[in-house]
Amino acid sequence: MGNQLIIYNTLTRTKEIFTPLIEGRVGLYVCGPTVYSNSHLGHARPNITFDLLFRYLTFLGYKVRYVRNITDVGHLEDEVEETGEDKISKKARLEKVEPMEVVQKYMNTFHRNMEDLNILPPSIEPRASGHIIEQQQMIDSIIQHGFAYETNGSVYFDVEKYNDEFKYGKLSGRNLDDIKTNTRQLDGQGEKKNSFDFALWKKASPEHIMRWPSKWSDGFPGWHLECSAMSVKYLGEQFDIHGGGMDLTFPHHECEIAQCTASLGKESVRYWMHNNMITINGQKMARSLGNFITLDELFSGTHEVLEKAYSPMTIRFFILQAHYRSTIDFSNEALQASEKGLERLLSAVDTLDSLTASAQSTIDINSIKEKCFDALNDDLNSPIAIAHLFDGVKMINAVKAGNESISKEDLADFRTFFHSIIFDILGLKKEQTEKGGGDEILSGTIELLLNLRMEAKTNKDWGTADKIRNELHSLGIEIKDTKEGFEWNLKS
RNA sequence: GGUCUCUUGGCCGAGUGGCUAGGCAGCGGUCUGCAAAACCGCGUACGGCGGUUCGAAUCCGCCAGAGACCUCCA
Repeated sequence: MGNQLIIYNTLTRTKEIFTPLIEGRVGLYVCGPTVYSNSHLGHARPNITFDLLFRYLTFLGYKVRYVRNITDVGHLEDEVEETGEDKISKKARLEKVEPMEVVQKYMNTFHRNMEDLNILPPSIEPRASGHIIEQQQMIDSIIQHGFAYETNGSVYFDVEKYNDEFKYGKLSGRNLDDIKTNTRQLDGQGEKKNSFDFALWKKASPEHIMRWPSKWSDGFPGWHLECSAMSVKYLGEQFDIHGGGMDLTFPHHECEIAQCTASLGKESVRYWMHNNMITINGQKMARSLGNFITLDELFSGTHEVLEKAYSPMTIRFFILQAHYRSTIDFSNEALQASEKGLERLLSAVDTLDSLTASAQSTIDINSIKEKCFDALNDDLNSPIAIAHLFDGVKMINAVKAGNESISKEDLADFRTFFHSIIFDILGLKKEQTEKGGGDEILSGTIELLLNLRMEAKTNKDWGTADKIRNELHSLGIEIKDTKEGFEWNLKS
């Protein structure tokens, strides 16, 4: 144990040793956002989780093809009601712009937010609207195999028929009989045989803006279809890992399995991975509860539940401090704890870089390295890995204080290890400080005052020295006295 | 109503039969003219009640509480 990556597979509900389909290569598909509004805190979780996976697999030497889609058509406000409007169309109608303007605007925001969080771009980022042909081909195939039917220009997946041959509900652990008795029966389902059938193609109503021609009607594809069509196109009929939020398990991922199985005769995905959800002060994040925080609001502190702004790296570190399959609760207190912890970790990296070697080591570097990688191998247990990094921080500080020593070889090794795990794998980075910020006059003035304070200190004029310190502090300038002199920062 | 999950010290969060993470806060100390910052040290927790066991936070049962999905959600 320890040197093999183990992944929890939602499909089997067990941890399994990860073995790729093709040696040395990994195909990874993750459900991306529907770009009809600003990216929110909820988007941070899966993207950071699977960014960690992507980075770690890459670190392990795999050649990874990471596909993450953009949903820019087909995601309805209400899948059950046939009057359900496409989310993007609706936004376009309300804002009186083209649907693709909506898509572009929020996709840009999403990309900017992801970059802020130091999330690597995927290898391929396909858009649903660019794969209408592929989706239509998949519908054809599903119809040919007898698992879909057409009504009034729309095509629906025949869940009951599929369930007779394959089992519908295996991923989410439910069976069709339960679904039958528990699904709300709604009026106006005339087109579907059963309420639990889902749309593969929807005929567009006259006022619907986003539409494409097809043999069935002028219309648009169903939401679940895009992921099936695009994952198969870019990763093959079978591929290694499919990820996404737990809330997508049913119905979205269940429907993906049904679609792929119905058209290909076999399941496509070998390992299903699901990240858990985020709560805020113990409550689910929802627009209706007023605790729906966008990433921009989080980074700028402009939301009433936030006491201050939290940097993207604080958010990233906070999310990595919990295991991806646990729920995680956001609160000001918890975020500020992470903020300080991260500072401590990153300053230890600087300390490590400045250490000088001794003839011999009195500390055990290898046990920390092993424990960190064991943790990551155990279903990406980043919180445990981070805990061991803090043990490393203690060692680093002890060496600096002269209580321990480190050999030249160990020091080089430790530096490499710390840099790769913190920066390459966990994807943390040092934030550029606001200091200066192009304002030469301000920084010059501050430096002048602080130099005057140094002179006052030299003359033991404590009154003047303290006055300068206190006045600057009340203006939001943090001053740290050091052996050599001083350091300062603008407090954010 | 159905299916499932969770309940850990002041806060956040790992662990999951004995070796009892980590961060933040708190307390004590080092440093400092004083402070701040930094660093070092300290803290024995697992909802309640039963049961299994030499031994349970960890397994089983019941009770209480919280949440998720079943409808769009990451």
